[in-house]
Amino acid sequence: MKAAKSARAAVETGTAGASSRERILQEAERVFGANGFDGAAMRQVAEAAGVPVALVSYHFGSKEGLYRAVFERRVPTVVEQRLAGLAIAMSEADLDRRLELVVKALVFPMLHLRAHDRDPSFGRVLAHETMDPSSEQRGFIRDMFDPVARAVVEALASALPGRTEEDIWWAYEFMLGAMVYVMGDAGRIERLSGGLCRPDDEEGAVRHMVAFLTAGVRHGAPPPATKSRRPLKSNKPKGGETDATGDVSKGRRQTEGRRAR
Amino acid sequence: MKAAKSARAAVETGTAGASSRERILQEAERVFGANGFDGAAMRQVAEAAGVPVALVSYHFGSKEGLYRAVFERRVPTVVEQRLAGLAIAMSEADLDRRLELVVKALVFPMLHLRAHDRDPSFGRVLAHETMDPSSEQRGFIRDMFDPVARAVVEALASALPGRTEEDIWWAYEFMLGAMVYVMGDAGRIERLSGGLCRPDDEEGAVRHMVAFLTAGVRHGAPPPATKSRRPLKSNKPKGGETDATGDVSKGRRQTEGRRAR
DNA sequence: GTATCTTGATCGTTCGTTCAATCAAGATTA
DNA sequence: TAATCTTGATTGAACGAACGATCAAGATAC
Repeated sequence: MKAAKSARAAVETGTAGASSRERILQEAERVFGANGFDGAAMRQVAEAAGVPVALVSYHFGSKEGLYRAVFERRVPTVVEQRLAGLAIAMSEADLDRRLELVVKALVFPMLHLRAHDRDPSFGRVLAHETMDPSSEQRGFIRDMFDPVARAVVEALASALPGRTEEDIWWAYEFMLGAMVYVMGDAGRIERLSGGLCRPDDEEGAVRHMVAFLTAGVRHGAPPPATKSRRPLKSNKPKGGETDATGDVSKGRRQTEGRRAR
Repeated sequence: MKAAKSARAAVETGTAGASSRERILQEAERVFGANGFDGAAMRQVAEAAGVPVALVSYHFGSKEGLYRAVFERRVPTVVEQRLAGLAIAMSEADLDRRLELVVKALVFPMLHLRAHDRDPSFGRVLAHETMDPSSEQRGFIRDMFDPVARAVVEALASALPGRTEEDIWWAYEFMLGAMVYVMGDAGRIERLSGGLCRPDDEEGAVRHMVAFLTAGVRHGAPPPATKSRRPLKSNKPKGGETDATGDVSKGRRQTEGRRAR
């Protein structure tokens, strides 16, 4: 056997047996999912996998290399399933049914992943990375998901003739947001709903999400833009106490290099 | 003047003039927004505010104290505006119009904040914290937003008699996800849509989001649950290459303490 | 004069990474 | 068959850098 003494921790987490590299990957997914990229420590991953830290660097080069490997292990499957679902949807002539199939092709592979995996860690990794501003500079999401995103939007547009491209893109963003939020959930949904909504219940999550998102994009055509629209409620801050909208400088540089790592 | 030499960086970022404490808070919001809690360094905040690191600890006690202060400066305004919007909505007898007002009461204060602030940093802070699994253990989101969340769901239910509580909660989660995603966006939406969708365009974002989410909850009643539902697409992994669903141990402990900080 | 704010320096810790040495097997040679 | 070489995997130890936190001394305000 390759890793003789191997992992005390890995035994507890059920990742024994596998090769060191695979064991590191599995534990990395869990640690990144629980703490995010910056909050995770390579020593944490190594200890969980029952290997010395140096072995992690040996296999994956760097922390970012390990992070990337976690994505490359999961994403292709999701993308393939989405594309397959889109192909099926496009072969549907009835546009109403096609629309629902497109939405399902978008959300199903993700929720299926969350529900059927060892644990929901990768969903959290993905959600974390999606909401991380430095995600754009790493480019994982862009490189891996942008193509299928465009394909989804095209499919949505085909099922909704007459709707503007802007409408479709907005709708896509809302769909993505809802999905990512559920994927990354760490218990808030279940706590708030008193156990009524469980993100790990694949059937229920898919059923509700597909229905909601399909209805949103189908019946959610926004009213035309108005140049001067009366504000619907007063925005004047009531108490000066917590208000801090100095609004000193409007044009502010968007990005700031994160600290050296 | 209090801070005599003061900030070279603060001048660039337009936060001069203000008191040291306020300047630290403003820069903290920006740094946390750009890097997340773990990715941000107190030295980074201090340098940007033009003060020594020790002064940050003096004013806010710890890094988490500073983080909390960033939330406490912004959240109450949003919560108050939401509650005010909900009150207005509940006074509307027409349930269709009430529903739209409730949705608007939920999303408007947030998008308004993003669009009218110095920069969209707080939205990113919020999105990051929302998607951070350790968020639950910090409890900011829970303590600050749970009450108003329940109020929103009650208002939604009042406008949708006959719908199950489960439906409403799911819909609420999808709304929240869509909103958080747009709030935390770091440019992906605009890039993907080719500039068609700009999260900073408050009017457009609110108009599209309210329309989509209102339609989603109104017309998105899911079909009844079926015990045995034929799968709509094959889930068998095609290539074993990237597949790694060992599925060794199902019951896995959900949480793992993050490393000491 | 007292209290609050501000400063520079420094503490102990943990981080990601690096390095030379060791081990386990095959493949190659005699 | 026995000895040698080769290659990739693994290990423990250590490096320099950056981290959050702390403290005593100084400056400022009232």
